[in-house]
Formats: sequence, C-alpha cells, structure tokens
Amino acid sequence: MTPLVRSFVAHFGEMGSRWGINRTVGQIYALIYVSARPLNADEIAEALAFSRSNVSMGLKELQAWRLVRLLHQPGDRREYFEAPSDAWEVFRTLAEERRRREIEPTLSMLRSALMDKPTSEEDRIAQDRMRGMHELIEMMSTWFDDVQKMDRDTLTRLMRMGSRVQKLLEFTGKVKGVGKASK
Amino acid sequence: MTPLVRSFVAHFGEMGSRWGINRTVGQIYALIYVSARPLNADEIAEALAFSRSNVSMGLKELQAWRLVRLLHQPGDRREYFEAPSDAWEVFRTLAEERRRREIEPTLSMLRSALMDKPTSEEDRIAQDRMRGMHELIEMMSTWFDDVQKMDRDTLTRLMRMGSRVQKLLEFTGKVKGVGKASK
DNA sequence: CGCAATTTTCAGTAATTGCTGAAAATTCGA
DNA sequence: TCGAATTTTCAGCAATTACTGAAAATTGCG
Repeated sequence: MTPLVRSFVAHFGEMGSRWGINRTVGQIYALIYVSARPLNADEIAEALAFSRSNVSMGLKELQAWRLVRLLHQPGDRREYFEAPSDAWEVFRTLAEERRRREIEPTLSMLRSALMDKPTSEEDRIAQDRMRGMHELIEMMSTWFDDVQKMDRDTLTRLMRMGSRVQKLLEFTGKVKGVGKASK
Repeated sequence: MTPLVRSFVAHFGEMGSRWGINRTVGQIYALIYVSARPLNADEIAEALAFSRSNVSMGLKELQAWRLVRLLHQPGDRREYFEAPSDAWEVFRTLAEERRRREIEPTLSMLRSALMDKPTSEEDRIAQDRMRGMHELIEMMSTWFDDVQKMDRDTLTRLMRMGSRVQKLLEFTGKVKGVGKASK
C-alpha cells in the first residue's frame, strides 16, 4: 500500500467505527474502493495485516450492505471483490440500506405507538412528540424515494441550484396563484 | 414510564447502538424527547435504572451533540434537561454536528490526498476514485448549507413536490434559456 | 465564608465486541 | 467421485467500550 492509500484506508477505519460498522470493515471497504482492480481475500488480508478469517467476515458484511460485488477471474477459483467506483451509486446504496435497516423499523415502531390510546396526559404529550417525528421521517422518506428516481444529471443540476430553487418556486407559485409571501 | 414511552425508549436504545452513540445515551435522549417537562438527572437515573454517574456522562454527551438544553427550575438547584420537541430542529442539529465531526474531516483528508503527486499508476487511479468521492461530498455539503438557510415552510413545500421539481426546472429552463446552472 | 446539595471524575470491573487459528464446509477441476 | 484449493464457521482469547460506586469538585444558599 502506498502512503496515499494508507491514509485513505486509515481514515475510513476511524470513520467506520463512528458509524455502526467496525474499523476493520471500514478499512477493507476503503481498500477495495480505491483499488485499480478487483482484489481477493488473501490480497486484502496481506495488505491490511488482518487474519484471513477476519477478512472473510468483513467481506460478508460488505456484501450484506451491497457495497461490494463478488466476481471471478477466468482461470482462478478465488473470489474477487470490487466496489462501484461511482460515488453516487455508493451513496444510493448506503441510503437504501440505511432506510431498510433503520428508517423502516423506526417508522413502524412509531406507527404502532401512535395507534395506542394514550392512558394519561403524559402519554398524550409523548405521542405528540412521536407524531412530529413520524411526520418528518415519513416526509423525508417519500421525498427521498422521489429524488432517487431522477437521473443523475438532473439531480446534480438541482443540487447546484441550491436555494435558488426557492426563487423558482415562489415565481411559479405566483404565476399559478398559489403564492404565499416569502420568508 | 408507561408502556408507550418504554417502547420508544427501547427502540432508540437499539438505534443508538447502531450509530456511534451508545445504548444508554440513546435511551436518555428518547426519554427527554418525549417527556412532558424537563427532567433532572435523578429522575432519569430512576426511570431508566442507570447509575447516577452513567446519566451524568450521557447528558454530557448529549450536550456535546447539542441535542439537549440545560435549564433550571426556580427554587431548585438541580439541573434540568429538555430537548427541542420540533423534529426539524433536531434534524438540523444532528446534520450540523455530523457535518462538523465526520464530513469536514473527511473532506480535508481527501483534499490533502488529492494534492499529492501520484507516484504510480495505482495511485493515479486511487486518486481518481477519491476525486469522485470528494466532488460528491462537497456538492452535497454545499447544497445542504443552502437548504439549511431556507425557512421550514418552503423546505416542506419543496420536499412535498418531490420529483415534480424536475418538471419545473425543465419548464423554467426553457423559458429562461438557463439549461445549465452557472455557479 | 461554610456547608449541604449536587454534579463530575475516575479507577476498577463488567459487558460487549473484535479478532484469531484451527477445523469444518464448500467448491470445482480432473 | 475424489481431493486440493478456497471459504466459512466458531470457540476462545484480546481489546475495547460501558457502567458503577466512591471520592473529589463545584455550586450557590444562608
């Protein structure tokens, strides 16, 4: 590993441990992500000085997150791994997985809590707070779904517009007679 | 704690441990968030059956994340804590803190890696990947800054539009002849 | 001030999570 | 089908992280 790669890998190790993912897994991912060609488990174990079994477990987790793809080289029985090099694709995958693992369960917990008849004033207030949270998460979730469907160029253009979209919105609002005065 | 609150708290404990934050801290936050009134450390320790010192550490961390606010009740020396009940505000705070703690350091690591002269073909490719990541993160970061500044109603309206914004963009692009956004 | 109430710190221990090597399972070519 | 190559599993140990109680520090009232 060159110093360049080493520092990238180290950083993702640290970051990984701040998220649920552990240091080892973060480093394995980082290595695959910047690698010029697919890597097999032994190469990874060697580069990072991890045991073969540790690498095996890490790869399993990365596959569960759909962050790496398994492939084979002709005439070689070993399994090789590569990561999509397109950062947008990575971001989308991460967003989808987090949604599935964290957002959906949270929404369903909230929904069920909101069904309950509150038994006290305290509960009533607790439910109000939960309702607020549920609304926000649901809105963001729906929005994300929508945005997910746009093609990348449009999305990029939209993001680069930043808050100028607001102007557009106000303008159109007026035209259509749906305007609400600005902030 | 009523069953309603108990299940909310338990869920956030679980979720907390999937993020960097630990179970205890997640539970303390959840309890404060749904509570009808500010709570002091002893009340929290009692409700969750944690030691007083554990609660103290948890509150310190929540304050570092700016997720809870310290306040006093007249005629009571103890410190009371409350959380903003507005989910939007919570989201903004979380986003800002994550940015400061995770995004900024990552961007600066990437920037410095991109300054290095690649010493090999491998490095050149690694840098390409890093460049892609850097671009995306920077773009999202800028976008987020912008969006952060909008008032909540506008933002809500925009989100509810979802991908219909795209239509608007195309339409306006034609009218104004501003197909590509200039920085 | 002085002192009781309250919060914080921290060393020690408990609990959890991470990692390894050895063994078992699987895979695939011959 | 056999067997070498390869991957996976998992019990046991290591490292890290979480939690506690006791003690120290701080706070603010009288």
